[in-house]
Amino acid sequence: LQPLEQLVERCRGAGMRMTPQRRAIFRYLSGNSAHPTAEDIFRAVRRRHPGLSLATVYNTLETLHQLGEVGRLDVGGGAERFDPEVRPHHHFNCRRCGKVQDVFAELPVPHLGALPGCRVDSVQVQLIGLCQDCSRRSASKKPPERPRAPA
Amino acid sequence: LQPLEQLVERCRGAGMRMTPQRRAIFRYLSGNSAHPTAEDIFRAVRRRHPGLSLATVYNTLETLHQLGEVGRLDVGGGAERFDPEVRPHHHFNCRRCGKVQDVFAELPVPHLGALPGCRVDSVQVQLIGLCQDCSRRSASKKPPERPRAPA
DNA sequence: GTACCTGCAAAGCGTTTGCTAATTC
DNA sequence: GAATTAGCAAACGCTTTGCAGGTAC
Repeated sequence: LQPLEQLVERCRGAGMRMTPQRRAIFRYLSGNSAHPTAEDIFRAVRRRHPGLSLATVYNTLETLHQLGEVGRLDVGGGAERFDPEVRPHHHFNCRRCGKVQDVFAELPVPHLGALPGCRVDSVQVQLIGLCQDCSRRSASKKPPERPRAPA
Repeated sequence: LQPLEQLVERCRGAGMRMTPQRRAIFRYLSGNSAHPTAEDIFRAVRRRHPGLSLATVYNTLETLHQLGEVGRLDVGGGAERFDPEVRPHHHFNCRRCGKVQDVFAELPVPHLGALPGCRVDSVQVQLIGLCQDCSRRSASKKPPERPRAPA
């Protein structure tokens, strides 16, 4: 996701109108590395825009995705997550608290000899484990901050 | 997934009962590398067991998963997929026809210096591109065999 | 003024659950 | 005979859609 100013320009250039709701969603996403779900965004933005509807959130996210300004991310647990970071990267998913972190480590593209005739466009890597907080907390057995859905 | 005989033994050993429905689901999964959804399994097995219900399919799959006999796989597109292949491997997902293939190529585990304090348990890699059939068919522009859900 | 957009509600899809009757052991 | 399991249906969570009125341009 670009900085707000440039993003607004880009959207206008793409023919879309700048409503307060969209601007608020843009602002919420900007620099947000928590990989929020549509529901997360909805709840947060609604605090300042009480009339906001979830459908608008989905619409806006879909548009931003088509513009290539946000990534969509499915780490299981039901809801899709949205990621303003569009540079190529991977994700670390904590299986205890459900938190998702960006991972910018370089990953060599796999040996493709195993896939004769296929054309590989992209590689998505998901690391699963315990995040810093949770692996530290393991000893004291405190409950998770945001438990991941059971499946 | 183990061969049928051993699997039945294993399940009995784990205290579960061997109903015809379960046996049929086992047989359908055995050696099935198409990564079927619960619905796929349901439709196929119901042909021989007309009374079968979708809930039973989910129950059986959940049990098999807990026994470590099938993997669960979420490549987007809505439905979860089930994979009788439990050896460590990765997946290639065709973005045109939605087909999912197993990839046994060795993939180097990413450099974990970028995640200080985290404990990484497993790595899931998903390759996205065009499968053999679809990249061959690209020229002739035939419709996809099983279009992937739009998101 | 016009096209796009919002909000609402309802539908859609995949999945889970509660209950009763049937079955496996 | 006892406890697990199947089937059914209804509920659930996330997402999409149809249509009204409202709003940015």
